[in-house]
Parts: sequence; structure tokens; C-alpha cells
Amino acid sequence: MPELPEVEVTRLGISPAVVGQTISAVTVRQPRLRWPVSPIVERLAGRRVKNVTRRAKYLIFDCGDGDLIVHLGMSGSLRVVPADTPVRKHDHVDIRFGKVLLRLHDPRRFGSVLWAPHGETHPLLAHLGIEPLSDELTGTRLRAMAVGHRAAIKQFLMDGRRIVGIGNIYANESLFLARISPFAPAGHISVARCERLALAIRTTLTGAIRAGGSTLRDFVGGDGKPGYFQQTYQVYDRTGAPCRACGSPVRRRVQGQRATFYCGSCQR
DNA sequence: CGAAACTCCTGAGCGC
DNA sequence: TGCGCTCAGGAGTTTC
Repeated sequence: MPELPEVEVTRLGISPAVVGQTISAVTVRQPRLRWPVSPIVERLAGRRVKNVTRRAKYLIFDCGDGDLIVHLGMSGSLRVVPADTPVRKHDHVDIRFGKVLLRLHDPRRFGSVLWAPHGETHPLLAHLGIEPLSDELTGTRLRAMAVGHRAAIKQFLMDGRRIVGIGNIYANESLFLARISPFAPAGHISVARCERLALAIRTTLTGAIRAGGSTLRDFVGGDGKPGYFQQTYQVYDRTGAPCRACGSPVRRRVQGQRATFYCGSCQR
């Protein structure tokens, strides 16, 4: 499930329970995730987590002499649970802090648990694009990045080498909010429309994070699934349903192996 | 260089 | 109830 808002809500949810705490044990039940779990991770006991930050969809735990880096992939979730919580299928990694532990659950195993020594940037994080919620994302910047690119704007938005954190759901939602066709060649979009798109991305992502804020306590405590949040989408997964703006049916098309949802009359 | 296809993995939902 | 098929929120790698 995790797109940037879910990752950010996870960060906010688990931070109070782990920041300032010392790792007492680590259990790796399944090291074969998207990338092999770094062997160092099993030897992290004794380190104190100084901070938890986020870069793109990576969660970064500052352990002093290095960073523990966690990506949730398509199906991953991180929760803080009592240390005696029974292990379920797909509970691959536990980072224990005394009486509680941070547990990674990931059925599809597209997530990853990595390590980067202090001062070094992990290769996977070395070529990431700009953060969509930073002030780097502006219409002019977007326009400058898109010039010369013939690829469809939706696929361009999902390319993490330009802008990070925009997954399939929010690419669809942002383009709807900006009233821009997902099929428009990225390089042909005017500055004015890029301005609208930059604003739409910011609005969509911050709105989703705010919606997730109400479920923060779901990340600490019980042994259920993280609540994430039930959002009402404008177009995502609404094939055939009436566009919330004009009433014409939402359409679905496959674009670059991913489903694209859009309103053919609102988005041009 | 850019763009598109391919790949990893499990589970849910659907038609029969 | 079971089987086979399709699809799913990511993103690095390969191929053209």
C-alpha cells in the first residue's frame, strides 16, 4: 500500500516509540526481501536511534555510526507492538527496544532493510529526485525538468529520478486535480499548467498525510494491521463511476504496465 | 541519453 | 470447495 503519505504517516506513528531508544535485539526471519537484508542489521543491538527521517519512500533510522534504511515496497508495513506479540506469517524483521519492538510485515517482500555507514549515501538513495513536499517543487522547476521529454506526464511524474514519492494512486489523483490528461507529453505542458500540477501534487499528498494523521495510534499498540486510512479518491479505482466534478464516467487505461484512471472530459 | 518492457513475490477476487 | 486466471499501492535492471 505504501505511497509517500503512508510512509510519512508511518514515520510519524512510530517515531515517538523509537526515537531516543536503544536497540536491544534484532531478529531477521526472512533475509530475502527485494534486496538481501544487510548482515549488519542483525548486529545492531546497543545502538541508540537518534532520529527517524524520510527520503522519498525510504525511512531512515539514524543509529549514530550509520543509517538503518527501510523501504516498504508494495505491501510492507511497520508497527510498534509489545515484544511478546505472536509472530504472524510474513513478519520478516523485528527491531526490539526493551518491551516493544518495531516489526516489519511484508507479504510480497518487495520491501528492503539496508544499512549505510555514517556519512555515506546508500547507492539506492544516491540518484533520487526532488522531494515533492519541499519548496524545490515549483511549476518552473517542473517545467524545466520536463522540457525535451516525450513520455506521458503520468509516467514522468512516477519517475523517481525527477520527483520522488509519487506512486500510481497520487499520480492519478494529482493529474485529475490539475485537470491535466495523464497522456499529455511531459515536455509539452505549459508553465502555467506545470504550476497547477505542482500545486495539485502538494495538495494531494498533504491532504492524504493529514487524513492519515487520524490513524496514527494504529501504528503503535495492538496486533492488527496498520489502519492507514480510507481515503475517498477522485479517480483512482473508480472505473465507470461518475466523475465527482462533471459526472461523466471515470475511465481506465493501462499506461506503462500500470492502471491509469482519469476523466476524459475534465482532463485535457 | 530516454523510454518501455521485464522482474522480483504473495494474496485477493472473480468466473467456472 | 477448488482451480486457474488477473490484478495489486514499487522500482531497479535490462533492452532497444
